[in-house]
Amino acid sequence: MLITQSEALMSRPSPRIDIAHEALKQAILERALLPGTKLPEDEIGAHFSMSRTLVRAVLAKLQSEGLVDARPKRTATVAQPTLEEARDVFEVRRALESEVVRLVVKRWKPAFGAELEGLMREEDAARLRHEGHVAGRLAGEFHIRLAKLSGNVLLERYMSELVTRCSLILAVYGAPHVHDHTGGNEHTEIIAALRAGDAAHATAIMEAHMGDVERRALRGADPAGADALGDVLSRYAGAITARDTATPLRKVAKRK
Amino acid sequence: MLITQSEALMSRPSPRIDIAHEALKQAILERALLPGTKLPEDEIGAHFSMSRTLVRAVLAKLQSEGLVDARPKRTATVAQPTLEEARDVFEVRRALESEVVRLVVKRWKPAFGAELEGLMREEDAARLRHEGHVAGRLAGEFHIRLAKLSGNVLLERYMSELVTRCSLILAVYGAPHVHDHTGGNEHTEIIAALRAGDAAHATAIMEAHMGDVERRALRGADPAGADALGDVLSRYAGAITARDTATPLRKVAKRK
DNA sequence: AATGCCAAAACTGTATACATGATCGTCGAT
DNA sequence: ATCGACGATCATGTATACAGTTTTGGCATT
Repeated sequence: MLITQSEALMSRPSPRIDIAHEALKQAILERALLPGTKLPEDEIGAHFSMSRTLVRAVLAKLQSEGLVDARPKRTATVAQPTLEEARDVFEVRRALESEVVRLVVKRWKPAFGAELEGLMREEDAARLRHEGHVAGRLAGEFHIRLAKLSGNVLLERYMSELVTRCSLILAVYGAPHVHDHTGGNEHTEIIAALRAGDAAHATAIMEAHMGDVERRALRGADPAGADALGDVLSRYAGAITARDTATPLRKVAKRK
Repeated sequence: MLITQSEALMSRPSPRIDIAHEALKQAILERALLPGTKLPEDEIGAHFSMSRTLVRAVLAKLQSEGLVDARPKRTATVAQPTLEEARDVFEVRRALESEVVRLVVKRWKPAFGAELEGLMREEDAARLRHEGHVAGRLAGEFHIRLAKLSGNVLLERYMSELVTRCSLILAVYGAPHVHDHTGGNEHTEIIAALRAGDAAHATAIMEAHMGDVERRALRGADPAGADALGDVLSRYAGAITARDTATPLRKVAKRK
């Protein structure tokens, strides 16, 4: 249930590559590895006992997902999405979420409702246990599952990537305990709207939800009209903090 | 102008990798390499005088773009998109093209019109010269350029990938000379609609255009209600043709 | 104390080697 | 003549070596 079963079939995934990929992904999304942290191929390889060849493949994949920055001849680092990039991601996501809703309404079956509700309840349970990371992951799962119900495999793949990117943005810009909000789960309304079968209304609900998520994610970051300089400086501050923290991965590395 | 300048900045692109990537991409899209053709790492490496290490990176990239199929322990092949996959691609593309139009209308500047018209005229010129491949490429360029005008870098990236995938679909399912149609360029109407500034109308035009493109691309392929078997068989026919044609790449290889 | 410079250390870029698993043709049995 | 098993060949999976570039830390200079 933790592994993305979709990828297991396609792609060129030696299992070992997937393990490292998933582990790093988790670590980054849970902020165990802060943005800017260096990710040297040797060290990662040592941890997962694989050669640089494989590590390289892992990093390439993470880069294509936007989780790591990698410029030629330079050590890869955990990505630090720009505010602008963040807004771009949400913009695309909003568009595709709408499309998902339209398609799901069109092919709606009662079983869908049960499936989504089950997932939602898991999320709520995790939140009650104050397991923020788990709740966050499940919230993402919900949207990916919804995309799968659209019946469009490519759409599911894209949504999956977008959700991941959003999670990183949330980790970078969001308040520390974003996932611990009390009050009703917003996904309830989405399910209700889907059941109602009114496509226009359902997309409206989804757009509203996306608005909430984005607002929550970018809270604290300058609201709208910030100048480029302030943006740059604040990002550098983050980078320095992360960089000072230590030589890359060391915490994990020398756990002896 | 032939190189996608967007990728030059990001990613992890040793120039040599990009060269091979671009070459293979072109070859596949122009049907110089037919779907199903095997792409052994050794042979490709020999052609571009690079080691399998680099070839592997190239193939991985092509795979992520949907241009090659690569299953573990099996020689990679030129992709043969399913009809279902094809429809998925167009579905996602339609959704994102609409979003692009909305955004471009919102940030419209007169210079945009000139830029798009220039590109369009190049396309027409190529078509008059009966250079189908060039015209096709430029038609794709048009949509990518439009996406760039949206100001959303991620959206541009996605659109770029979707256009590529559509080109492959066109190459596989479309009639041999799809790009040689006479009569007005449909892109004219799009530009006009954008100039008018009416978002709703402009998206409607774009949707219509996408409908046309999809219809043109999937013409000949069973129109709607085909059973899976017929689908499979027709695809096998194509595959066998391609496979018989020769040992992989040979045409390109021994062009002496 | 701050600035620049240089050598050592740290990493990446790429090729190559070796092991293992697929593929294809041939040969024997039915 | 067809079908099925077996081995040679081909191609991939992964590790490792070596070359070249960037980064780092210290030392001399201002």
